[in-house]
Amino acid sequence: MSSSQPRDRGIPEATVARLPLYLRALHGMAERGVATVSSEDLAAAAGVNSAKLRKDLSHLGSYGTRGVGYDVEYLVYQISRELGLTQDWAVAIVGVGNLGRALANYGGFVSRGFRVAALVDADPEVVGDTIAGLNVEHIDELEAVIKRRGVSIVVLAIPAAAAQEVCDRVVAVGVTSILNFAPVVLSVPETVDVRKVDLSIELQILAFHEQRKAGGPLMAVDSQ
Amino acid sequence: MSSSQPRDRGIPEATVARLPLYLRALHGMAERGVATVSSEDLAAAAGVNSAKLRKDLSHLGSYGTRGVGYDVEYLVYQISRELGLTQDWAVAIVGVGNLGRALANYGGFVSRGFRVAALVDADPEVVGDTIAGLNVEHIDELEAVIKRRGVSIVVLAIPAAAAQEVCDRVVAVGVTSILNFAPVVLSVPETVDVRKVDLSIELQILAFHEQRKAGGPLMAVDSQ
DNA sequence: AGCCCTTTGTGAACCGATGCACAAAGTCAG
DNA sequence: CTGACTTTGTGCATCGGTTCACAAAGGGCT
Repeated sequence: MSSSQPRDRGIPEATVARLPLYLRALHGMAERGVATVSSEDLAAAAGVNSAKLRKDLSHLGSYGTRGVGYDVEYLVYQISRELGLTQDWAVAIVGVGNLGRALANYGGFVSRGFRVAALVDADPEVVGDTIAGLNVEHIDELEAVIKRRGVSIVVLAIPAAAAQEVCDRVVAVGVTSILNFAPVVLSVPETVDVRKVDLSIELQILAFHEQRKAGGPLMAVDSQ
Repeated sequence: MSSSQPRDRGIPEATVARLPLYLRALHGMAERGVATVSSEDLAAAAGVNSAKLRKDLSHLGSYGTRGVGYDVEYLVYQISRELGLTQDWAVAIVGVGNLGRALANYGGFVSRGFRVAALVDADPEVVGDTIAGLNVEHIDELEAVIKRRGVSIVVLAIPAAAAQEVCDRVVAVGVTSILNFAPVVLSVPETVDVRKVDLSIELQILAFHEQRKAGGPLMAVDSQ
């Protein structure tokens, strides 16, 4: 391996979004004791086509062996490192309604280098409760908690009306990565990354396609 | 406008994915009594740029007025119709853990033409409970419930290990739209639409970018 | 009615992502 | 050591989506 790989710079966004998928498939294989996997098989397990998978992996470097495939363990490590999962990320969840609880208990985080380091809520009724082994703290303590625990990623699982205000507060104390479940467009400085998950949007997209299948208003004959 | 609009056929997937966003912004405006909105303002409210918004809307038809903008009510109706939200969709949620409960209680569904028509779970402990006004039914009743309630969209909020089996069963009784929260790639006939939401994937993508900002392993100097 | 101003709708250039198809690189058997 | 076989990594064509920039369309003022 030469000293100047084109490795790091400019991994396409579309590729980044798929790496976690590959990682998941690889973890499954590692557990089942698979040592080596071809692009064909891994692609199938991840639900993509093999050319795409190979191109994606080629952006990280040349980690396969022609004629053989990829070493599962090694690839897990490389992808993890690329995604930054070899370090430990402290996550704070703001809002411990049903969604916040679901997230706090979600095993998929811990196993990927994410550590739920704090739970925060505004409701005095739940402040002080223990959820998933963590004490729920009051929203007034938000800034202090983030600093004290070294939180770098904040998850917003709160009502839309409160989201922008909380967002502003966490940005003000230096958080630059936010996962937003509230159905609002957050306005943030461009140095801050916001990813959003809107549960109802996914359903609406399904409804659109379902309507087509069922024969929409004009019952378009679908050639496909 | 002639009798053959290019309206229905071939709305780009990327556009479909944004329509719910516009719809949300428009609902907010309607509530605040705004009668008319320009592409510039609506785009800002939805968090996209105005050229994209205009092109998206142009795929549905010519619903704006030059020099004025779009009538909010009318546009709400047109987008709703296009997405199929003018009809009532019966949704079944399988799995009433924290996530399932969060979904069952989520107000964003009801207000968009979705009706949670059934809750199903395998745990005898929760079967029979009432959640969000609905009786939780046993997974053995899955097929019967789907038929009886006319369910056309199924949400899977169950552990990964159970997902494929439940998926096969709902597909077998004719469901063709599935929203999957389990971290597995479901295999389905190509007539079935599956959308997936993986909470940990979003965090991993954030971690990737966060790592860059913080200065990754090689502290690449980002020109941007 | 005529003119000016605003804003839409869209042609065209651009950009990134996808998929094909194959040469390069490696393994393994004999 | 050689040759057949497998599978990666990638150049290239293609496609879908984004953005620019402007002509066309309408409103409203005088």
